[in-house]
Amino acid sequence: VPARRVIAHLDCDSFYASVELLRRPQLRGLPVVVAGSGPRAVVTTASYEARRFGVHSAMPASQARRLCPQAVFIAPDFDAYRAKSRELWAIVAERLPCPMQQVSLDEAYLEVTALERPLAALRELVGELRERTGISVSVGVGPSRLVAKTASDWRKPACFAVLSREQACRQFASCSTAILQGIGPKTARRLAELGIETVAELQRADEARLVERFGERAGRWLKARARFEDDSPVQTDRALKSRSSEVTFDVDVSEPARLEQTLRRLAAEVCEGLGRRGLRGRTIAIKLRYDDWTNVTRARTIAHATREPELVIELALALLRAQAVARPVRLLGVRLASLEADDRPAPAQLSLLAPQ
DNA sequence: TCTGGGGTCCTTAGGCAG
DNA sequence: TCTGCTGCCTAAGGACCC
Repeated sequence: VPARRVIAHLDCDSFYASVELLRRPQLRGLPVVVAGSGPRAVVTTASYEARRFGVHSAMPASQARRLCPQAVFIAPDFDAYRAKSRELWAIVAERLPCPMQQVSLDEAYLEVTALERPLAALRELVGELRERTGISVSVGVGPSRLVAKTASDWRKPACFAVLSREQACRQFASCSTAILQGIGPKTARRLAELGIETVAELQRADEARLVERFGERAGRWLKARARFEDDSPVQTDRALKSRSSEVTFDVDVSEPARLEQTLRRLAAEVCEGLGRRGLRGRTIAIKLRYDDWTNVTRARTIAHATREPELVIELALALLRAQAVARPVRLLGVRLASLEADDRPAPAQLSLLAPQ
């Protein structure tokens, strides 16, 4: 690990909405909201015009409609977003010979430490991406993923922000602790209960007090976060850990037959997805969300990895039937984990032969 | 008028083996 | 033989991310 790293975070500006605008240029300048159409849909992405009305992602679509009735609502088309994403990151890989970790369709970290003039190369790359893909990208650069990530979010859209750790500490001192990646609403609220609202307050916080409240590991980690201390590496090849399918019903469901029918479909979808990737799983899990938003998961691990729909359906149904469904069900899901690649030999004999 | 779907990682707890 | 310690695995729940 080099003593000093240079890491860039590239973040596409309102990516899904931007892809839709490329297909429908006549909508440019209008508020655009990408969201499902059902009664329980949420906003996936809002264009910056729509954000001015207070619309943001993860907001119920019904609420977005009230805030901005004149917005153009578009149903998400993930095939299109995946295609555009592949195109864009292929250009990045082609132009910059450096380790890249794609973290979602629209975001990636680049380890640009070894490049000769990283900032110039990144600026050139952003221009080329805009020209060739029509997508605007925000860039943050810093000594860690955390600084780079925070910087890229700082003056979105179309920003290019370079910060040292110390500059980040000063720049975001008065911000809420929730701007730090990894600190979500729950943790921010628990910190606030300790009188810690801002990044600066967390920087100065008594570590013993944090450890007492959050545990050894998390306590130290929170303080390090506020000081923008982060040595996590840019990981280029991360294996898929699980695959799942879930559905929220438009109206809560109580009939067992309907739940079982849905479970069969979800299990088959998961198996198909694993088949496309040449994977099988040993752990079969189901997930239930009741009308009161309590979640229940039940899982079973079997001896040999599978993606046989018949077997997965049978095991998922057994888990569902063993769980007394007491309330109306809002969401049902199926997940396969403990994934193994197809070509991997069965390890049954190995455990007998290997010492220890 | 409430709150999607796809994931990852962490924590806790219990069983089990050395 | 009993007990403690440790490591590993599985299960369940929860926080967080885009």
